[in-house]
Amino acid sequence: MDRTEKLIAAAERLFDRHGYVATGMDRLTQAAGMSSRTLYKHAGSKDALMARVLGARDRRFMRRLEVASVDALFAALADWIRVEGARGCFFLRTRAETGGEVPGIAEAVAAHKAAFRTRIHEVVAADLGRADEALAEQVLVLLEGASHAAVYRGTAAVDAARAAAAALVERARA
Amino acid sequence: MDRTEKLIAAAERLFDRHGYVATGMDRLTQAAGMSSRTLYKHAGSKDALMARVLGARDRRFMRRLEVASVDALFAALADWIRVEGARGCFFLRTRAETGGEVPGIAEAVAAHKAAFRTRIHEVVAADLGRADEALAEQVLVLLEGASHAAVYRGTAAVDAARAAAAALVERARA
DNA sequence: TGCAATGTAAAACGAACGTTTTACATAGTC
DNA sequence: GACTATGTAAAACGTTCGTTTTACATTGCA
Repeated sequence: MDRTEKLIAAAERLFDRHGYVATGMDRLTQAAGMSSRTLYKHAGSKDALMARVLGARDRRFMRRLEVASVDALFAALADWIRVEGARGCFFLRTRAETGGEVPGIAEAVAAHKAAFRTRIHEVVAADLGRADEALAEQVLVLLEGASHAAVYRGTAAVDAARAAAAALVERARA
Repeated sequence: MDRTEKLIAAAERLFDRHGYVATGMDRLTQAAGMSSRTLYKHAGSKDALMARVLGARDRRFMRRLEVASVDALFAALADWIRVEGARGCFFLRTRAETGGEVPGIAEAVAAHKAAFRTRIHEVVAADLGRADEALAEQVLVLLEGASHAAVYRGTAAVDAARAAAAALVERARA
């Protein structure tokens, strides 16, 4: 495992679990097992590190959404939450904490959400055999809702979203 | 307007718009138009102030959800977003920023979400003429999803959630 | 008139922050 | 065997934070 990869993995874990602002650089150096000098040589700054973390998480998350059906989207989310826990969307949380005012971070969040939306439209089209903008938007809302309701409702939120999506897909197919 | 009310209103605005950690006490004193000594006499601490803000927001938000139909829930959310903007659920954001580790804050968030869930179940039962746990959980996910998807999708997210809820209610009624 | 109560303005507190620098160690390369 | 790259450990930088304190003004009531 490369030094930079190790740093980014440790940073993602801490930022995700405790928040961006609440995570100090001393905790990062300790978790990454490197001196602050090395950390800054690799990452440049805390903001730049977070931008890289967002990029890494985007790739990791989007890889999970390479599926062919709407139902598999919710299965993928359930898996993700089972492994990562439910703390709400990391991208939206980060955007909120930085007020949308840190350039690299705001851009990474916007890019992720655009890719997320595109992927959902693709999956809906593949599942249905035709494009359905309205249904895709509903599936997006259900996925976003499941992510956030799971914070206090647990996996029941994902189950409910999954069942709702199944009903809406069935309806669109008829 | 009472001094404390003015303080809480100003604090809610700043915490909501810029985040809890990012909002310093100097900005709060300036926005509330009072000295830091008076602010601390009224609020006790920053954490306690946030707990009070959460209480005030809960009352304000829940008052809007005193409706009789599922569709009216989404109309109320659309109104709220039109006035307040879409930055994601203030309670979940605050909980995330404080890592769920600040007692007064974590409790206020949990209390709000419990009340929120109860209200949704009541409205679903009133609309349907009978209790429907599964539908209520789906409506909750749709409301939560609309709140968060609206951050980057705007009012289209609420429209989509509203249409999805209408379809699910119709289905439950048949 | 005098005494609490309540307020402001501003300095001061110690701690923590992101970041840089100093001083030194360890490898691998010409 | 000196040079360069790359690393650590730790002190130091200047700033900002939440909070407290000092010194003084205003007001309402006995």
